[in-house]
Amino acid sequence: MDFSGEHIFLVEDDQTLNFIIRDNLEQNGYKVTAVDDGQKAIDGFEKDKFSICILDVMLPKKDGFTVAREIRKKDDHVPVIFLTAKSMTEDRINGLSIGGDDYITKPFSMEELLLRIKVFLKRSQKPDNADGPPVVRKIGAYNFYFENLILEHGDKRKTLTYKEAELLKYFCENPNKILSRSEILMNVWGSDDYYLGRSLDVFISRLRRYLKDDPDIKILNLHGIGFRFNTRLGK
Amino acid sequence: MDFSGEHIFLVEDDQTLNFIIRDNLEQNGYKVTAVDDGQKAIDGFEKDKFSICILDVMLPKKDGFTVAREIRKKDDHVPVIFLTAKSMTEDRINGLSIGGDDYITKPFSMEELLLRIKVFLKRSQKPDNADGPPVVRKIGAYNFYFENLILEHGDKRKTLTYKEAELLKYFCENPNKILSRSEILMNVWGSDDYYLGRSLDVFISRLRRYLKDDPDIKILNLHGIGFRFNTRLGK
DNA sequence: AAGTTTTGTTAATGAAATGTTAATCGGCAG
DNA sequence: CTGCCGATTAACATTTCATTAACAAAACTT
Repeated sequence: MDFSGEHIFLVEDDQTLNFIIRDNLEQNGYKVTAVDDGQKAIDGFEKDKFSICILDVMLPKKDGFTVAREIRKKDDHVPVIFLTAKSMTEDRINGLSIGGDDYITKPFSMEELLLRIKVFLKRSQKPDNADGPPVVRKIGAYNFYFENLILEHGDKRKTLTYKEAELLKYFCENPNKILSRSEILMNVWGSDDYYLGRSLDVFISRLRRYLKDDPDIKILNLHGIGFRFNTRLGK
Repeated sequence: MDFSGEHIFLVEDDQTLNFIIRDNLEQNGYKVTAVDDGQKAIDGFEKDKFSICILDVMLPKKDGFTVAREIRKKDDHVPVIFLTAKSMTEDRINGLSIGGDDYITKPFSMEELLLRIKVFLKRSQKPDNADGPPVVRKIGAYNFYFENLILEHGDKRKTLTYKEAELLKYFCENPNKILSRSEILMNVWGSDDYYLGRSLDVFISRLRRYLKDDPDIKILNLHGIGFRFNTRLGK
């Protein structure tokens, strides 16, 4: 797979689940270090460098939050995804999503977790692809430099936010094809709920505004289904 | 993807019925988790991920509505089919159909329930057949791209709604063959009553309009029986 | 032929989805 | 701490679409 260098730290006490997740991650080309309790987690985190951590919240010895705090002491940046039980109260869950961390409720499908991981890793990639020549995507009369977050039309340039650019890139990769809302949300946001859906609408509205100078480019809505990015992409 | 991976959550307190439904669903390749009271339902829903829930309305401990509300708290998306007694007042039943849920009145045939489930699951599948080449159905002079909801004639393109496309697909799958009204309704709508029948007529009328440019295509009515989709389908 | 049921068609309805702009909230740089 | 930025959430407007209604036409019944 594409992220083949990435190293994932997994902390899950349920042996079966631990194995399944680990196996799946490895199938997908990640390097995985897996432990099964909070103390081993804290010790283990010292020994290596990880791109992302997946922590069960319920753990023997030290719970996931404690582990996370320890991890934060050593590394401010590494993203943490908590595995939470569905029964967790909402306010505790809310506490998680602040601080750049995220959570996923059990049970979840492996596909969900993989997408979530992908979205996180993408975010921590270098925003500019440093070395190579800048990649330009031609969208009708526009030039889109994803790495530089620039959308160019004639001599007018607009700097996009990271998420705007992510969404536009996703559309560029799937032109003239119906994308369901949930597909877009899972691939760009990493998860899917009602409010993220409304957020998507806000972004769509903004992209349409940015792209309105070329009448051939259309982000078409298919009611109750999703969107289709109608365009001719230059080579 | 076929339905073999789909996991159904069944909540029914009548032991016999519980068994019958469960058995039938399993015969049809679904994975089933079945419980027999409201409390077990709420607990059980936590532990797994389901594609669809079937809830008896009359349950010991907590009734079906309460269970449904709990389920909604954990998962916005999963479709719920209620099993209701015939004696229920209409307004309570009406309450069900809002919110994307559906109901089926007891007694019902297993066939009915299976169709209903199929229709629901179909809806939640990805609307695009992943990355393969788009499937084109040739209907006389038309090209019909179900996955993209496009009906094409020469250079004229019409974007269909999801249900229009569903119905047209069903006709394409059964060309030159008598289809009873109830057969169509059960397969496309998932249920069959007087008003849905009128709805079908509205859709038929619309499809005829869309297809009127090729005189060889006819949606023929057989009075009191159903319809026949007369056409030559291209390869 | 008159009456009845079924079907065809168009319009009205109402719920849900989407579009849009503004308010909010947290993170972060200064 | 303060002010800015960007994403989310809220609030409200608008659109879409399946259903229902309403009425016309056709097909059967008697």
